[in-house]
Amino acid sequence: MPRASVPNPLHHALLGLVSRRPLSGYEILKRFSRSIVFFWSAQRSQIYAELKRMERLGLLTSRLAVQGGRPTKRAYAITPAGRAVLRTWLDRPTPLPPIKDPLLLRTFFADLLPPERAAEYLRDHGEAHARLAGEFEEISRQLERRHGPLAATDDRALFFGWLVLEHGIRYERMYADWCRWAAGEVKRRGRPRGVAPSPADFVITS
Amino acid sequence: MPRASVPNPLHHALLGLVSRRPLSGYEILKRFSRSIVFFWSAQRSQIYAELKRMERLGLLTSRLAVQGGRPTKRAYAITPAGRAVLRTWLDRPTPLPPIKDPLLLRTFFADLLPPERAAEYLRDHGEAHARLAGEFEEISRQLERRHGPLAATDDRALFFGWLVLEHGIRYERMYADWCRWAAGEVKRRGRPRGVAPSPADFVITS
DNA sequence: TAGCTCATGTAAGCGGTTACATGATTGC
DNA sequence: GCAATCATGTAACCGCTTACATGAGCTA
Repeated sequence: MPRASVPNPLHHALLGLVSRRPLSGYEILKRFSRSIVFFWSAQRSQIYAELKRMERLGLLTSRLAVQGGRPTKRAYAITPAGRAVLRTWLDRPTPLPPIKDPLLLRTFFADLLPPERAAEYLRDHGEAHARLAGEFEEISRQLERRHGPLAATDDRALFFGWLVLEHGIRYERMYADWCRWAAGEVKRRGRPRGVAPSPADFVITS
Repeated sequence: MPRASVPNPLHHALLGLVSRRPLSGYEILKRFSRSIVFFWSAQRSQIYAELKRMERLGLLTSRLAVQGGRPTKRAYAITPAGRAVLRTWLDRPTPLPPIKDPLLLRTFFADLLPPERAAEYLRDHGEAHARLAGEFEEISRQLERRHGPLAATDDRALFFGWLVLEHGIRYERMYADWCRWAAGEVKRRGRPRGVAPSPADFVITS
């Protein structure tokens, strides 16, 4: 059995999914794009490639499952080594996520743009986040209709999924609120007036 | 002059900084790590490497600035081509950021962990975010003390920096609140009881 | 017969991290 | 003398995206 080496973060997501029950790449893909993708983005091609790699590393095993009337699929199952990697990762502290937010970067340099333009894209962006918040809220309502109050559900996976979904709702609401607020501030302030600015020494922190 | 080709996202951050006034790699680094790094993470080595590349691409020019008593530094200035790239980017719509949050991924699979352990790391993580929120609030207070009410400042770069800083405060507060809330829900729910769960078909969305 | 869902991959290349590597000056 | 600050890079590697590539079966 090959040594597990250093697993990459996507490994954890895939191990977690497959640990629940054996899945084909396509089934993983569907589940992934309905839940995990909202907090851990990845492309289809990467998922297929990593599944292969994880099998080489001994984290997964696969067998071809011939189906009547449908294309043959490759079903992956977690190995003891894979389960060990998953457990170890779950038990170790998590680093704060490095943030890469193009809208904030753009806003930081929005002094190079007419204020109306900045206010406009902030408003637009806020609407996109508000829509997302609405979608997440709708999903949450659907789940409650189907499973009852999620805070007390017996399904532990569903319970933790609900916690993460709630994060999504709060995040999107916060972002939408900020966009509206920022657009308002930009509009209120209006066009530059008075003395010339001194951008030379500007930094956020002292 | 070489064609500008497709600029990578870090280019925009560096162009934005250098557009204010010519800066050496080291000066860029300091400014970057005091402001931009909070919403666009990057390593020192990448910054030096990209500056070189951007000069090859014709976005920046540099000259060696000999200083008395200090190491010679290389001062970068933006070129007209660089300014054009920056303007174009500022004027185009921004995509929603792909999210990669290891804590949410971990929480999604926290059903594989004892509930006490999950509650514990959620609490810890919440404290880290609360600390960050506090630091950002302190920076905001310092800026207001030095420059007066930021909503009305004449310095446009400072104004937009303040908007982005406010996003950081709201984000960290939201995250800290969610962690506390989630830790509470996990504790309240306690150890698994009753019927076995059915994780096989679990997905967040229908 | 056209479009959808099911089903699985490869290749090139880039954006980014980690580790390695060096050296001058200032202040305690 | 030692640590901190100032100052600048290179090399290896990997995680990930984008684009390319294929094909079966089901339904309107």
